[in-house]
Amino acid sequence: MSWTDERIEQLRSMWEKGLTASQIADELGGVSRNAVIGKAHRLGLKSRPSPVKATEKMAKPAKTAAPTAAKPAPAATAARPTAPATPRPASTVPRPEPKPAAEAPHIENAAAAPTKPEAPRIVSIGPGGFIRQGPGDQQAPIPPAPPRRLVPAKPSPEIADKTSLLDLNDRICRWPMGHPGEPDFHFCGEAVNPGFPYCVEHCGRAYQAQLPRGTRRPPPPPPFGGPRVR
DNA sequence: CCCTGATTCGC
DNA sequence: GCGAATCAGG
Repeated sequence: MSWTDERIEQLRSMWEKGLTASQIADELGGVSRNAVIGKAHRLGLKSRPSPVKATEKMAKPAKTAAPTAAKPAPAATAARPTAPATPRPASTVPRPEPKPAAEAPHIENAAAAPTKPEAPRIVSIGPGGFIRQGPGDQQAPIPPAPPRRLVPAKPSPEIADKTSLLDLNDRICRWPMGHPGEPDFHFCGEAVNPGFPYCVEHCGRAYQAQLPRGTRRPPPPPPFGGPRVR
């Protein structure tokens, strides 16, 4: 399996949705968890709570080691991106900044500031790797519309009458739209490409995995062009 | 042990 | 660029 544009897009989407590398891997199929992680990194998208990468803070040898004169550069420089390079006239004036940030602004939580209710999201992962949401768990405030644009140009069926499992028959495309378990999961429903379970559009997707070179083509030559890449 | 993601490194 | 091997935390 290679990383086609499509697979990469799926990877991106899932990764951002917070699915684990394993889940992404076996949903994409044909790749290992490591492959997914490796690809994700190469794509630039990374991070996300990793169990092992929390190593960013090192308690200095604060023990007996008295940093009397050893380290002239505390973490002061990086702390202030806003402050440009202040043309500090070479002087003996020590910078007036060392603020022990150990300031804990204890607020009176006496019913004063209920700023963040912060409902604890509870999400479970279904067998297919999809995220299962509770009925009252809709996240309305989250604006980013799902970048999922799987439907190319279907003029007719919007979200209105989706093709459900029960609507499937020999003549309509069975290509799944979305993932099982999601509220909007349905099937393509277009007229099939004769002899195939999918419409022409999706045959292009379903069969683009090429046969090993040298293998002769099956009798029914694909009515669609070559592998399509949108 | 299982899981996780990060990194390395030969291909 | 790819991904198995390895590492390392939970």
